[in-house]
Amino acid sequence: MAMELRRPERTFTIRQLCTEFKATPRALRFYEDKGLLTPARDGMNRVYSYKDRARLILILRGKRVGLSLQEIREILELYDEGDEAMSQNAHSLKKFREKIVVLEQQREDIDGAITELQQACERLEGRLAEKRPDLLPKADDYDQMLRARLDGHAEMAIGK
Amino acid sequence: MAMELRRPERTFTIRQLCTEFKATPRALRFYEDKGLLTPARDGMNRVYSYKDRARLILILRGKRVGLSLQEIREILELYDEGDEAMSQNAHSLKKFREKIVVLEQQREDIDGAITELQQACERLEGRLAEKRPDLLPKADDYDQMLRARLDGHAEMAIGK
DNA sequence: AAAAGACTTGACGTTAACGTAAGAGGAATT
DNA sequence: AATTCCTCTTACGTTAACGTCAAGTCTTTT
Repeated sequence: MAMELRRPERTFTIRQLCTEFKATPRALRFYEDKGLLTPARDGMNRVYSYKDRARLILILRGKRVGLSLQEIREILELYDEGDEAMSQNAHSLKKFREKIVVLEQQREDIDGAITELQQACERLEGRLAEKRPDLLPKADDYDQMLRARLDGHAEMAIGK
Repeated sequence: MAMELRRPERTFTIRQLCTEFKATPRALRFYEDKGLLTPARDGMNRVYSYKDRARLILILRGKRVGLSLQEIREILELYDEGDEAMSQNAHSLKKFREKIVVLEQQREDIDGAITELQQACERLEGRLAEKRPDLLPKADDYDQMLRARLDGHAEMAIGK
């Protein structure tokens, strides 16, 4: 009977998660050091479950939006922690609400930065078209950009 | 005749810009070191123009959306550089387009993170309301949050 | 059995973006 | 004149988030 590679019982090696998410083993061990991941062991070797993988996804996204590992850990702890340390949680609640405000501001910043960059690109293209049209990107370049982009999304979508 | 503190001829000391934008002198000098700012001098002392201040605003926003100082510098250089180094610019163009893609992804991430945090907050509040309603934030707290938020925006809007 | 690959644990190195402390120069206040 | 205050430069310290060896174990391949 073939292994069921898509079922929740499925486990992952460190290398598998790394290639899937373009991380390094060092990074995953580091997250473990900091208490963000706690994979099982097979002898010495780490064995990551689907839950571990889900946590890793949250970690990486948290990083992309500028959260520190410390902040990410606090969020993750909400998911497994039963409910001891309630007064701690009151504090977490406050911090989360503040973080939401920061993120909303950050989204505005990003929108601004995007339009800014687009204007800069247009100015650049204008000047290049005028003086050095030979340096303008070829259609191929855009093709490749789009491909890379789609690949990335596909990986996320189907879990490789 | 009173000094015209709102006109473009107006200049700023390092401390003024720092208090306006909640930065430190060390940071501004650091940006200068890295070539992101080049204020004039009055003897030894730095004198920042309106243009310098505008650049600083861009620097800080760039930082908030996760750009490195190096990347921010490349963007800023587009604004003063006449048009030597055209082939350099072809490279910049490519990098900017890539950065736009990254930022768009980042905005999605932020939206995701916001909803995630909001759910976490709701779960937390639910548990707190059930077991320790005394720890729930008071109306005052939210008042204060909103005030802080509005203050922040006001500062940006009216340039203090 | 020997070599080649993954995995492991230290332990030290690195980079970005400042912080911090020391020492000195002018301007303003007492 | 002395103190206070702001600024300057120089230089070493710091933190986060890993990178990069080194040295060992286990498994698989040759």
